[in-house]
Amino acid sequence: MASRRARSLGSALTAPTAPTGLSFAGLEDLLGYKLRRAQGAVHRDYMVTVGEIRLTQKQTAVMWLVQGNAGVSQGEVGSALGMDRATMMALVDRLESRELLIRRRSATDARRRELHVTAAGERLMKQLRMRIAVHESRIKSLFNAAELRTLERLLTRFQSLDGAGDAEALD
Amino acid sequence: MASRRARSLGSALTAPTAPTGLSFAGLEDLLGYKLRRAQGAVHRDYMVTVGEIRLTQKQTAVMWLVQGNAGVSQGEVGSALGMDRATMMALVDRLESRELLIRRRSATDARRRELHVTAAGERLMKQLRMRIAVHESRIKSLFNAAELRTLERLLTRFQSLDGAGDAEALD
DNA sequence: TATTGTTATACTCTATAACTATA
DNA sequence: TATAGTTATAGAGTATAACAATA
Repeated sequence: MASRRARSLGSALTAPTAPTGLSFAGLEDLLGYKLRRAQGAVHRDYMVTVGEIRLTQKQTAVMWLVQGNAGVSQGEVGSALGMDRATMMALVDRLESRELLIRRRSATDARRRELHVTAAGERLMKQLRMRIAVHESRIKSLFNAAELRTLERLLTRFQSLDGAGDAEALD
Repeated sequence: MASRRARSLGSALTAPTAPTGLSFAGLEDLLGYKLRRAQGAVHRDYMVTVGEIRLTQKQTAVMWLVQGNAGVSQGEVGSALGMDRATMMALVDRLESRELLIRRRSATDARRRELHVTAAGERLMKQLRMRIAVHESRIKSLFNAAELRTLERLLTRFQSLDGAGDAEALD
């Protein structure tokens, strides 16, 4: 019921559809709704751009942090991304079953599981980073330099809603 | 592991935690990540503010549109919000089982199901709209008038990623 | 006792595919 | 044939609770 961009990778994404003549009755005036819409559009573009690599934004965030912090514990990554332990478990299970990362028992604290990116994970991340660069330039190209600075500055301000707020969900 | 705001309603939300000393290795420089973080913070605030009313943002969007367009079909709402039919079904099932809206077979096209908000749904939406007003003023108070205008204008621009793009997911 | 990871369970959103009933 | 809704199924994120191993 609508024409849209790159649906060519033929997967999973339902995009907003053509005009419906339906009244939004003020829904579009909510800042929360606008933010959702923006996030939804970006998320779709991300998934299309990532394509057959098939990593969600959240999985990407985990891989990214593990890659940048070899041996980090599940709990550390989880709390940095705002996930509880159970959520993190499920996510790491998936990444481990795809052999993109492994758990290793810590030598100094047997309760901890240190996370490491596998060789396959490194290769995939290398590909993925190129896709992400494409995605990032596309979404950033919607703004000029000054707008982009402003947008990033204003977006960051929402973090104060979280009190201390360290890091947040990528998904 | 962190102090945060209003967790008083005692439910479901994991917030970002305290500093971990973990390297983000550039993750925080991604515009998509910043947008995610912002959306996450707003979503958490939404759920806390909505409290025991227990409607997700997406359920809220559906209720809102049905209220503003009595007799609209499932398909119309779904496409306006970027959900496919199956997703819409599950969502309407939940709302119907809570007796917040009902399906009614269309008199003119027996394939269609017209959606109507029930009296209970109207009452709940009245309460919900007050909560949403609180939530909206809180998140908007993070910005001055000029910033808010700018932010809303820039956020809207992401819609162009969706090509034609009519409406988008509230969740 | 407190912490880390684990498992079990559950709810929501998302999506595909196949099906029914209408048109 | 095409469309609206439906059902079944599945993957993913989220969260709670209870538990084991370790500190």
